[in-house]
Amino acid sequence: MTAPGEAARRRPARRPTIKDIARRAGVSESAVSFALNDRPGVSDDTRARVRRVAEELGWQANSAARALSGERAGALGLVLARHARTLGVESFFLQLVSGIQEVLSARKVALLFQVVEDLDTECALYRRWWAERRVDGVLVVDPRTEDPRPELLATLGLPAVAIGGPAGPAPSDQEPDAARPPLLPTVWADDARAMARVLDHLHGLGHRRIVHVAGLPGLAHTARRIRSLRTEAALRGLTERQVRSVTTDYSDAEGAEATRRILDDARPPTAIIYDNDVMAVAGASVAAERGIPVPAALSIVAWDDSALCRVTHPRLTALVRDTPGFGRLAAQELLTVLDGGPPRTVQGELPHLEARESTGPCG
Amino acid sequence: MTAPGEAARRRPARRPTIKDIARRAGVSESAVSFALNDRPGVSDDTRARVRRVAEELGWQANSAARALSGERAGALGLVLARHARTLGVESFFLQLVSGIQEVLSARKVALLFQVVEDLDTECALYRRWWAERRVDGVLVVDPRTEDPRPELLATLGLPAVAIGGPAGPAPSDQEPDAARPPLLPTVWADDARAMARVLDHLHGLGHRRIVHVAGLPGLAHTARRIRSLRTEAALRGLTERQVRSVTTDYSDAEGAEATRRILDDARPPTAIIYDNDVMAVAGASVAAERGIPVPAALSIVAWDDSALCRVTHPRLTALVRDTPGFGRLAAQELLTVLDGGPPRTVQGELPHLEARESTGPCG
DNA sequence: TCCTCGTGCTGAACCGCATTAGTGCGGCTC
DNA sequence: GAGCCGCACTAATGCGGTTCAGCACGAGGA
Repeated sequence: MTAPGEAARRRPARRPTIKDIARRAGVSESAVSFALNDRPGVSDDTRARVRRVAEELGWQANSAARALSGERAGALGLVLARHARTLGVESFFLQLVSGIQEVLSARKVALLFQVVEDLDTECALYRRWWAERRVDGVLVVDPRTEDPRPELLATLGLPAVAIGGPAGPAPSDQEPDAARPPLLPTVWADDARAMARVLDHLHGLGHRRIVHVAGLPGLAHTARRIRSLRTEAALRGLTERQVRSVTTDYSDAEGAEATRRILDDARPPTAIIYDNDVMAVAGASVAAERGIPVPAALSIVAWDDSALCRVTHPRLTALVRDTPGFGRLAAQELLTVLDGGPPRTVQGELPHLEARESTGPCG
Repeated sequence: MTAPGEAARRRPARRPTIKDIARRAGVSESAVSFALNDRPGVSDDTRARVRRVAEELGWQANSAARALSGERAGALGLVLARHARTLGVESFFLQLVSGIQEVLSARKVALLFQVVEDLDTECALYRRWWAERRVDGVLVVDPRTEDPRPELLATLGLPAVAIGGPAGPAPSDQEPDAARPPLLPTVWADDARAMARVLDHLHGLGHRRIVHVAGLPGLAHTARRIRSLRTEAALRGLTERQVRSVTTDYSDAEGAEATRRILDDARPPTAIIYDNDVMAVAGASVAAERGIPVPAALSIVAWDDSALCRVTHPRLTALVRDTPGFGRLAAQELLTVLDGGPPRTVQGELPHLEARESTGPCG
């Protein structure tokens, strides 16, 4: 004698298989397979009947069986290599993931998401996933200037799409697919034009001394933004003494530290551009600490918007990107590649600058 | 004639199978299986030889094949049901996930992580994962007072562990496993004692009028914290007019809005406790807007620490939990259940209060 | 009328592993 | 020396799909 709850735990409902469907529909298992996969070989009548029975039984393909014969795991992978310290303060990744999944879940593709400590572990994970046939492809984030991943993925034959910029050596020119095609199909943002918008804004407000607090030096987009800043500054007649970049690890600690050093300068800048929201908030906090009024004496721009930028006082001017849209685009591209489509390099929507209270005329 | 890169894409390295190992080691496939799975049936000599060959070939079990015969998918699932609005500003989840994965990756178990819009979609996803045999079990977050999930998972026979508190109706007493055992094994935090610590701190500083800006009313831990606040307040001789809770959706917007209403009161409180970091920062920002000095005129406590609390000015006093540790604990429990262990309800480490500049003597 | 062809379906092989039922063999017992 | 047992291993089967070869049958063309 067992309680109903316990019984449920002991003898879970059996999952229906195509065999069950075949029996109930009075056809062979192959016919069922054809019917459910939209392949020719069955009449419309039979197809409809099989579909109905499958519906009734609540059948869903066993992903393992399908993976075993069909060579498709029905899953994609995403690895995030981050130190524990810089984890979780940025809104970027969850947003990205949510965009990715919008596309994937419509196609019943699962996402394996894993956070690891470093790049080596990330590579090891790709190898394991490949050997275990866990995933059909992966989305690669945080492309670097020196990046072992495109090479690795190519030799493994694991389809991949890079997010955020082409991995591999920085191209001499601004178009990533110009001279040397990127090793991985890529979904990227036009950082050059985005930077132009930021500079237009600041330059228009009269700012001439600007510092860019960038992120990790190894990342491809960091290099691209630094390069863009230099180019755009030159176009506006600003020298390298007036406009410069410093790099950090994206953490609030280094963002604050960099800000302190910058403000200690003999001739401190009148505007600072931060490469993420967390550092921008940290920087604003340092300014507040020192009694430097924002934006009267210092303007602040955050690259990437989030609730963070809106809860500080004053609210931060930010470069707004459609991050979920970015994720959708990337997922779409990877699925296209898996379906045999051409590996392409596509550009996400151009970010726009949301001017708030942290930027103002150069006092 | 194809370029080497293209060749690699066309003919990816073949993944070794136990058949390859068997051939090279000169034994049958079954012997290989025995050897690699630590089962009796092969001599130590053969076992070692097989292991060596497997190592050489870089063999890893095909997860699909193993799932198909072994009845184990080798993966767990975690679904996060959140509106896009409240997504990504909290550091809690990425930290939790990173803790979970520490345990899982050591056992070569993958994590399927999915963000969905609402509870119904979450339930549908469990059904699908179950039918597709994608996962061996799931971790359930955000337990609610009225929660359909324990029931659903029980009927599906999908093993699960709840994180953050027992799902299901609130127990009359503070111990969740007292009168009526929770439907799901649970890893939870002792919110009652944590709340006691917060009140100790505030009461000790002389605060008598305190408002608690809680999270979503449907969540089990929200109810628990509200109840705890009442209990602890009563123990200190505070009335319900002096100490009260209001609920929100955890977003910065509602956090700010609630703060405005609270401060508009005829007799506003001298201290506010926020149920997450984002709302605490938003609240601090509202205070700044109104020129209310923190902590001189208003003390602020954040339930859950993050970089956020450290980058504001003043830095926020926060209740610090070991969130990754919580994730590790939950993953461990679920694995134990999967291995046939008893479903238990365990408690995470007690959080401690990190006093910073946002709390001070009641002016 | 015979042959061909296309349609609609079935049977069987296969994917890579786990598992169970043998099998051969050496040693031990009586 | 016959019988038995345990060890180390092999052969066969199945998991739940997909896929391919083949088959029956009716229509259409020569």
